[in-house]
Amino acid sequence: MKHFADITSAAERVVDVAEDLMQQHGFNGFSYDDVAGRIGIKKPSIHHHFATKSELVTVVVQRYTHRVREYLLAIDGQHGDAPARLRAYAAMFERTYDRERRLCLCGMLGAELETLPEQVAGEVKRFFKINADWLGEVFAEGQAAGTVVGKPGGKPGAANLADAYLCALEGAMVVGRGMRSDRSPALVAETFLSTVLT
Amino acid sequence: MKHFADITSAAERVVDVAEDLMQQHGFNGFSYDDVAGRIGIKKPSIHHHFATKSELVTVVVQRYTHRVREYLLAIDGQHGDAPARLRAYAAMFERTYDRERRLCLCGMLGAELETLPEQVAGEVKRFFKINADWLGEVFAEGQAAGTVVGKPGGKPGAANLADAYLCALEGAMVVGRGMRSDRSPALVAETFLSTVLT
DNA sequence: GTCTATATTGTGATAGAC
DNA sequence: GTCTATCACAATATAGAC
Repeated sequence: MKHFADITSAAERVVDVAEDLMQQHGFNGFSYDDVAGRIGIKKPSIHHHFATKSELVTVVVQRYTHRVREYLLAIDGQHGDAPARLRAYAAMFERTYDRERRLCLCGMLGAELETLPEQVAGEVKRFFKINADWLGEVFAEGQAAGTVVGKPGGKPGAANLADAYLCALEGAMVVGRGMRSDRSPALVAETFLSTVLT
Repeated sequence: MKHFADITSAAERVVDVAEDLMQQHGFNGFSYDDVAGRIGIKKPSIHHHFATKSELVTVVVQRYTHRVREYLLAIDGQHGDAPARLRAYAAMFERTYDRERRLCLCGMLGAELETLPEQVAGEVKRFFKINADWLGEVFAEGQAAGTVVGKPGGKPGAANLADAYLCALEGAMVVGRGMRSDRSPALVAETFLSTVLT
C-alpha cells in the first residue's frame, strides 16, 4: 500500500480533493469522475495514481489521522492544563465545520462504515481509538489536578468522559448539518465542559 | 405526496425495508434493487409504489419522525420527572443501536445531507427540531424542579443542554460504529447525565 | 502523467403485458 | 401488484497511445 508521505504532487492533489469530497458527500457520494472534474483532468488519470477507490480512500484516511495526531501533539506542547487542551481539541472540530459545514472525515465514514472496504474501516477504527485514548489521558490529568469532576479511578471515569466528549463533538457536526444550523461544535463543547470542569 | 398512513400493505413492506437499509447503509448506499431483493420482488415493482427514490425516502422519514413523536408522547405519559424522561429517551437510541448497530435514520441522513433531495433534507431538519424542542422542555422542567443543574434562564441553558444531549446520543452511534464497539449509547447518556443531574 | 476508447456492472426510471 | 424488457446514464476499472 502506498504511503501518504511518499506520493507525487499530482497524487497529492487527488488526495486533497478526495478528502474534501468525502467530508462533504461521503464515501458513497463521490466518484472518480467527481475528483477528476474538480482537478481538471480525466477519470483514468485518477486510476493511474490510485488503482482502486479503496486504495485512494485508505491513503486519505491515513493522512487525515496523521494530521490529527500532529495537532494533538501541538496541543500538548502549547497548553498545560486539561481545560485548555479540551477547548483546543474542540476548536479543531469547529474549524472543520466552519468550512461550509464539512464533517469530520471519520465521522462521515463512521456512519457509512457498513459499506466501506475492510481496510478503510480499519483505518477509521484506528482514528477513533487515537482520539479516545488522547482524550482519556487529558480527562484523567484534569481529574488528578482537580480541574475536572470526579476523582482518579472514581466516577465518572476519565475514559467515559472522553468517550462522551468525543461523541458530543462528532454528533454536533452531524446534528448541526441535519438541522442546517451554523451552531458551532464549540458551543456544544462549552455546554459539556461547563458541567464537567470544576 | 403520498402519506405514510395511507398506503397499502405491499407499499408498507417497501417502506419497512427501505428504512432498515438506510439505517444500515445510508441514502447513497442502497438501491431500488436492494429493496426489491430483500422483499423478493423485482425492481420495477418498487417504482409502482414509489415513482422516485426521493418520494420513497420522504415517506420513510415522515413515518420515522411520526413514530418518534409517539414515543416522546409515551414517555411524557409514563415518566413524571426529567431524569426518568431523559433516560427513557436514551433507551430509544440504545434499542436501535442494539439491533446490529443500526443508526438513527436521521443521524445517517444528517451526515449525508449535502447529497439528499431537498424534500428529504427538509424532513430531516424537522426531525431534529422536534427532538431538540422536546428535550429543551424536559431540561427546563428539570431545572425548575431542581433535578438538573442550572437555574431556569441561567447557565447552562436548557436549550444548550438539550442540544448537547442530542448530539452526544447521535454521536454515540456514529462513533460506536466507527470504533466497532458494542458500547451502548446509553452509557454515553449516563456519563452525560451523571454530570448534569443534581 | 494524461489521454481516448472500451468493458462491465449498477442505478433510477419508463412502457406495456399479465 | 408484479412482471419482462428496455433506456439513459453513471460507476469502477482496464488497455494502450501520446
